[in-house]
Amino acid sequence: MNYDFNNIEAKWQKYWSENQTFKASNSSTKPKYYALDMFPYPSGAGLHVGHPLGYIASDIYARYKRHQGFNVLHPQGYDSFGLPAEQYAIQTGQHPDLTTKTNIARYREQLDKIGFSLDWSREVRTSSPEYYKWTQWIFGELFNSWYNVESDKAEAIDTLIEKFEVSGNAAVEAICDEKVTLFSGTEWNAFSDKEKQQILLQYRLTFLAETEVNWCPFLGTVLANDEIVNGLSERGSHPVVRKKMTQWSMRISAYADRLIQGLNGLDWSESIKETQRNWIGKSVGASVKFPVQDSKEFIEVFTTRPDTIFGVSFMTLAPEHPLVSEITTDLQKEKVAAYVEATSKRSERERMADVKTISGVFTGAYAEHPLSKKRVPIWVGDYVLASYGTGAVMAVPCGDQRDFDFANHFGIPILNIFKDVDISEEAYTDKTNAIITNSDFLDDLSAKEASVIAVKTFESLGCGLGKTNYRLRDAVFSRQRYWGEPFPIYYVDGMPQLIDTKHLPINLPEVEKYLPTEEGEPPLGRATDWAWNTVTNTVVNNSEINNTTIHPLELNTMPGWAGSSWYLFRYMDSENTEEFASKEALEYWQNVDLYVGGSEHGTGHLLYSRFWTKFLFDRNFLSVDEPFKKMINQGMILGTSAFAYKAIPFMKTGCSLDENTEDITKKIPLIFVSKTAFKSDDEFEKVVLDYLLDNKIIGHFDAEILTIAKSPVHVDVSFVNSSDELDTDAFKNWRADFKDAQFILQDGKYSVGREVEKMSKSKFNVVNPDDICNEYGADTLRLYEMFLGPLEQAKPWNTAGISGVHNFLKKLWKLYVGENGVKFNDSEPTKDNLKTLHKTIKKVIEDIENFSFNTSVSTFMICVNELTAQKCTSKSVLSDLMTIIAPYAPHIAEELWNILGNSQSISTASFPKFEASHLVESAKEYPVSFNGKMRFKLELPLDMSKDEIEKVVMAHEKTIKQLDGRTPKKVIIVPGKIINIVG
RNA sequence: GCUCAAGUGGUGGAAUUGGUAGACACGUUGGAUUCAAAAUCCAAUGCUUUCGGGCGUGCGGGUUCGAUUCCCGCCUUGAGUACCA
Repeated sequence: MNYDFNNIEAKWQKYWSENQTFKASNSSTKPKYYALDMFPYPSGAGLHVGHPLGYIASDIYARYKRHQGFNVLHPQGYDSFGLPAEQYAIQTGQHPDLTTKTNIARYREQLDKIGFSLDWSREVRTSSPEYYKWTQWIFGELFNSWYNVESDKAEAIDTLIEKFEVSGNAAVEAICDEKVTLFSGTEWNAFSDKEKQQILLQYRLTFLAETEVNWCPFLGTVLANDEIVNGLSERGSHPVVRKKMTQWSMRISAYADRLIQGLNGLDWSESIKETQRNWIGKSVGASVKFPVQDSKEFIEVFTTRPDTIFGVSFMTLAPEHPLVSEITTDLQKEKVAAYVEATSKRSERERMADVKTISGVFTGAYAEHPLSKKRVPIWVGDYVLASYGTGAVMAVPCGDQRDFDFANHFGIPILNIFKDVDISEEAYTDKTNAIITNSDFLDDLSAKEASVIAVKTFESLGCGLGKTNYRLRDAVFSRQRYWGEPFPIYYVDGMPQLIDTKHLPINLPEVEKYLPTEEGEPPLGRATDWAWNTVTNTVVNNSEINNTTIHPLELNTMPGWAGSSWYLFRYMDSENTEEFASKEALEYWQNVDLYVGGSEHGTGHLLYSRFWTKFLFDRNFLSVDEPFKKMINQGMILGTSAFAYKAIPFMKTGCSLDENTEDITKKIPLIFVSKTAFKSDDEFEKVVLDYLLDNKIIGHFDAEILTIAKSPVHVDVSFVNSSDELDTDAFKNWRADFKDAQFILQDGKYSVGREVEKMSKSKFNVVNPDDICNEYGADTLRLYEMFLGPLEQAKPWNTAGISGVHNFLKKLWKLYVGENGVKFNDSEPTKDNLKTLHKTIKKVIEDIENFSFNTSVSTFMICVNELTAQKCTSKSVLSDLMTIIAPYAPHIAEELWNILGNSQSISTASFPKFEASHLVESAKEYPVSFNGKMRFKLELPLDMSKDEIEKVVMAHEKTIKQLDGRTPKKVIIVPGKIINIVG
């Protein structure tokens, strides 16, 4: 009986599905464990071998936890709203829902082949109305909430209204819009309904505001900061410009500090925590007000160095700062206007790329230093960003390199406030060692002490206060797209109105085209039935809009991250129609114990998901305030591209043709040269010319005037075997223009060149997991992906090594089953059998706990090699071995478990206990080192004392030979470890 | 520029607490089996050598009886971030 993996795998996949082996129960006496993968966007390209890497890892862990007696929740679903399906719809007219469903079916088929222990009964799709009903509901809850700084949490908007009614907003401490006008309780009660709504909108956690957004003209939509990479859109790399638009925003900034603090309790990689800390960008300092001379205006600045207040030599405003036009003197007006005009023409990207050029202009105006009362010139400069802090800085050239460069460039006098520091060459930015001088009451203090006293002084004088600033901006939540969640919002007199939960979901309407309208409205502007009837509470035809009972609905849709911010909770109770998940389910499953996915979501999904979780926690919908307790970020699997080297002939310069000479390049066929046939470009040319001459394609005169260039061409990796040899016939049939290609071989073979690149269709280096499953089986794929190297490390896919893992499974099979039936019996295990087994158990448990799955596979190989050599026939040893291999190679494990005589699935068999007693040794083979270098080994009893060991070692003939008459200075003996002789 | 991670044979990688560097595989070479091939099995395989040894974990120092591991300085690669006041 051979290892027939195709039949075995199909059999057990069918068994698991029919018996719902991995269906998790929401009530159990077992402890719970929630293992989750980042759900995929179902793209049209299907899965390549890189996608399952993380899924295999989480599956091994989930299966291991089942063996350890846990009730495991291990679900999967689809992040099925998104741009590619919509772009495809624009091109083809096919409804994105249709494309999405086709892609999902393909994903499911591929996933099923790998044998994951997933509970598919809980599948979620963010694009299904049953799911997005609750995404709309969360939006509604955010709309109906405000952030109370006093209680440091989100509260229902009603509590805010109560406060307004009683005493207005003066005493309310909230995270809200910057410019809220003060009103009393009496005033509030006298406001019209519209006025009240306008004010509330400034406090809601999701709010409409005219903000400067990142507009991508090609995609026709706005993008969030995390969707932009190097000034271009993350998807498709299209240019992005700044534009003012009225958009929904999420007040994530209210949670900035809690999002940083929360990181401390998470078992995440330090690098991803650091990425989030940097993205949130907390800086502690002070805000200081500088009065502008001869004006009622103040310039407010933010500084992290209040200690340097007496070093302020000038001030700089961002060109976009609203005060620029007001304070500029008549004399400077023209210059300043020209400068502002010039900078506005440069894109954000240009300004970012060009950091070295120093530019700016004097406004002619002066501010008054709040402490020294000295006159401080006010400049405009584009090194100050309008979008950070207050858009203005107090420039301290002696302590800040940019201020220093600016001052020197324009010859502005520099005040030095650092004791015994030379600032003729560069600014002194060392905050820890600085001693302040020339600073009145701050003289002789350290920077740290001076900061505290400066802030206290500002506060007592009323010219400033201690302040913490964050880089994190509120997140734009509107997208001008079709394929996303509609907002549960309609507009009455321009004011947004929330549709009540009981009328949700608001289904995505049908449109005849997926493009924006001619008037520039989002695609939903094309829907004919997109109005809200407040009497029937239904969506009705636009023609019925009367602005009394029937109103227009919101035309934007939600961004991709809306649905993915809370999906982990939906899995807990995915079919609930009354709540996003029941209280009992949420209470039982809590949050995700293990989250596996790519680190590229560090500043997007993972931050938003934490934000929504904290919000739902504040409003008592959840009892946890973090979604993912432990996270593992798997590395990317890269493709190994293959190249054929095309010869491109052209005439040498000076040998141009006239009517009399023929174009000999036309005579030359399409030629590819084997990678092994040349080492340099010169040799490449020579090889090709020799070939052309040998085959009499050209004559010697032609060869004189020809030059041959080398051009690498991507070859589909499926035409190349593991020895880098190209199947030339398959290559010729691949593309019509290669039909008549000729090949220059080396040793009768055509070898391709290799290069590691990102796996992608366009590079023809995609390896499909289905193909690996068909050829070697899912268990081989699973083991091989783990065997490739550390999980978190990026690594190239190279099929060359897969035979080693496949051979291991064959050897494993042969350990249990021979040509004449089973090989095991009820014989007592030998000491060696038990030693091998328990050594393996110990190592594998350690490996799984450390997510070091690559070393587990090696351990299995060693174990099987040893048991084979020992001719192990013990059924108990072989049964235990099967259980520890089962998480990694579940199909073969089920089959052999069955052959071992078990009628139940192996999936809940208990994991063998490690017994240290089997590993106790009586002797140790000591390495004997001389000056730290191992020279020979010596077996000695472990209970031998240091003195005895020394006696035996020193008397040993090899020791005497090594010492060659010298007397050792020292002999170091660590019992059970090493012997080192020095001298 | 700043932050983080990493650098080990021909290749992927191992060495979890400072204690035998290169586990386990791939590849290569030789052999067995076979009419032959596939498959399978066995052996060798860091470099170098005058066959005594010598050298070896990016480079240069240091601590130590002993360093891939700890410390200092530098180089290279990858990732994130960037006029953040």
